[in-house]
Amino acid sequence: MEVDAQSSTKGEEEKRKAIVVILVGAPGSGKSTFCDHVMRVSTRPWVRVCQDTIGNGKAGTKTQCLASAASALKDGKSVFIDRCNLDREQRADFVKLGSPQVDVHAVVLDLPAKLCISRSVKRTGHEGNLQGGKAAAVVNRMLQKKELPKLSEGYSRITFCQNESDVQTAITTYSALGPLLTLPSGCFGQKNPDAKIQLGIMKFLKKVDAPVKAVSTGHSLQDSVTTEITKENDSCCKGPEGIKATAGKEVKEGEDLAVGSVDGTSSLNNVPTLAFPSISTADFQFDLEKASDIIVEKVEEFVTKLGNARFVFVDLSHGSKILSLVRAKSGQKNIDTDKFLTFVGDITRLYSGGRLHCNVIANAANWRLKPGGGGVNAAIFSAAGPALEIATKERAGSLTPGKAVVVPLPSTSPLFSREGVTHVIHVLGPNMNPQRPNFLNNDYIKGCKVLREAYSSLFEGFASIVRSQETLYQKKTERIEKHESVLSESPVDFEISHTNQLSSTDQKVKREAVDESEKNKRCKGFQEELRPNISGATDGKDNAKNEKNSRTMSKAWGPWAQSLYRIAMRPEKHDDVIEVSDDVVVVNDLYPKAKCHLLVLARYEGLDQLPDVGKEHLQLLMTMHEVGLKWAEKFLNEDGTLVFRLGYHSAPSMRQLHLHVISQDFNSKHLKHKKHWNSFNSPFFRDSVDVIEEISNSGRATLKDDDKLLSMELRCHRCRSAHPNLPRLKSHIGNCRAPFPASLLQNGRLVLAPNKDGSNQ
DNA sequence: GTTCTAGAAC
DNA sequence: GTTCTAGAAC
Repeated sequence: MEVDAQSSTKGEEEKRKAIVVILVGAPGSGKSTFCDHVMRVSTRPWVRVCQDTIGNGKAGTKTQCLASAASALKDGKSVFIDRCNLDREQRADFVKLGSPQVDVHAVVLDLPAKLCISRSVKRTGHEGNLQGGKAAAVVNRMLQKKELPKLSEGYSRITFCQNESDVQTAITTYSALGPLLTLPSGCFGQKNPDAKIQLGIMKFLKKVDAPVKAVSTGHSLQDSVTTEITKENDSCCKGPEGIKATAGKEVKEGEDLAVGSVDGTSSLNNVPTLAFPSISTADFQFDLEKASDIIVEKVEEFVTKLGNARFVFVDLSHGSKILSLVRAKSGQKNIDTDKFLTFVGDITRLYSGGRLHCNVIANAANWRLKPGGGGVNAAIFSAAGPALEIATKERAGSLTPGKAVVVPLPSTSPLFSREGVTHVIHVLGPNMNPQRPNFLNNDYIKGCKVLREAYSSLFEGFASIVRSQETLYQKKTERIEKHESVLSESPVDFEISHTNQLSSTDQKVKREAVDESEKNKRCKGFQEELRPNISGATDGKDNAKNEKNSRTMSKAWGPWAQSLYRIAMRPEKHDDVIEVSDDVVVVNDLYPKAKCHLLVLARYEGLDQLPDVGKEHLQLLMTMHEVGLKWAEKFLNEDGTLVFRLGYHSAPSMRQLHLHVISQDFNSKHLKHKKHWNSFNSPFFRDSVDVIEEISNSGRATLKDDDKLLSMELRCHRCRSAHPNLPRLKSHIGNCRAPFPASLLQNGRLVLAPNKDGSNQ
């Protein structure tokens, strides 16, 4: 149908244009089958260049494929390049086969990972299960570095196939392509309206793949960034191994320092932290003794000013003199080791390379605030990508010595997504280097003054970030503390109607509940209301209640869905309750999906699920979060290897708003179904921190309650690898130690032990 | 939410 | 034959 006969006015050669079709797809995606089908019926002369078979039994090479393709084109034949071609670089040489006489197409077999895996497993099945497992690993690894082709790479046509029916269409299209015909140029099939399900999956995969991609490419980046810096700082670290070793050692040191740095109430890995390099001592040749005095002096000053914040002095080189000077002098001054630590490593890889989360990093900038110049400045601009340059330009055009500028880092920056850095503070120190313009000619009186100013500006900038976050936090906690009075003093809060329309009776019910500011009374009221039917298990009363509430509720709850509601209303009747307060009840999940899995239930009548939550419940949400966090931290004290996540199901099965507090091992016999997994590991699961933010901003939580989310393919929550079924996934997650995706590591979505040694990452 | 089970997938 | 999924009933 897309085949057009070329107009007869064109020249003979042009009519006989050959095509190179670069197939793009993982093992098992059906590339060879595609070629076979087309070649079986096509009237066009085709040659299939297959890297698997070109080596006559041995593994073929890319060069062999290129030579074979070129020779076929010479003979006027069209060519299928049958190899994975998943990344741009792999494809580039084949694209170069194009010429005015040769069109280059791509056919992308972008089928679900699960399908590719099961096919490749099948293919090697006769060689035993191990082979199959290996195939799965290979497919997963390849898919993780998948880059979909773009027309800009040099194709005249790209066909995307996202399911079997797309593949069939493409086969038909190419099969019908006779020697004198051409196909229209452009991209086809990327947005196939007939493949909604698949699109849904693709959308999700793209979203969750992003951080994985950042991490994996990060590994290759590491070399270049490291060597770049090594040149400048005559470091002993020569490669990723060096970094790993030194970072590991320092993390160990940091571990000691970090013990007890978390005071019960704060979220564990969430202490605002500034990582900063030594200012002016590298290229600007500031005296190291004097510089270290100033660093320690300024840190001491600001450590006391800033309560809940840490400073990390970072140097790339283990043998760095400035580092040992600072370490020694801060030790002499007895600076709180919880608040100030030194770290050997790459300041652009503190989290990914050293498991140290620093939300703010300082840059030893140049006055133009431009990339380049080597050292920390070059490394940070390079690691942060163009986003930092743009964001910097918006804030300031240049910097004078002694000054600093705070730049919020856009979330598009790899430093943000990979390392969790939210702000970069550029700071310019005094220049003592006679080789550089405007140097201070050994005037250390002025030099020291400017360097002090520089650190003051830097730390002040950091303090402003911390303060802005702290006031937000304090405001929240104050409101929690004043919960009762807030409720009784400002019933207006309760009248803000949210998305669901409340009937006047329901509003009245709510207001009455509020007016009785003594919450015991509030609960008692419910108890009385419930008393007659409690013994009767499932009965008409519950259903009557359902009906009554159905005016405000989007969902009718079956009798089996009432147990949490009952516990919330009458906790004293239930043995499995582990904490009760006026606002919440905490219970162990009856069917835990992980080693630790508990539920924080809201004790509000009519608050059945996330869609019922509005701005008037903000304090309640924060209380639930705090209680959940407290329990997570309690478990973490007992077992530091656990990692917790707190959140809500977009569309829960059980009535009564409940917050899941669940450890990320997912080691449980009760985790049986795909939907169990996906309900905790897809966007269906709404992180408590995000819900609070959304309710606070817009008064409603974003819901992702599409059923497709619960049936989409199974992916490891850490390495994002795909698995064909739940048992396989479970055996994988039992061993997977990959770091969590960056998106989970941000904003305190994951709750970790304070002194992680990386072994449980 | 779970359990049960038919039948698909392996 | 066994494993796994998914839909209905509860």
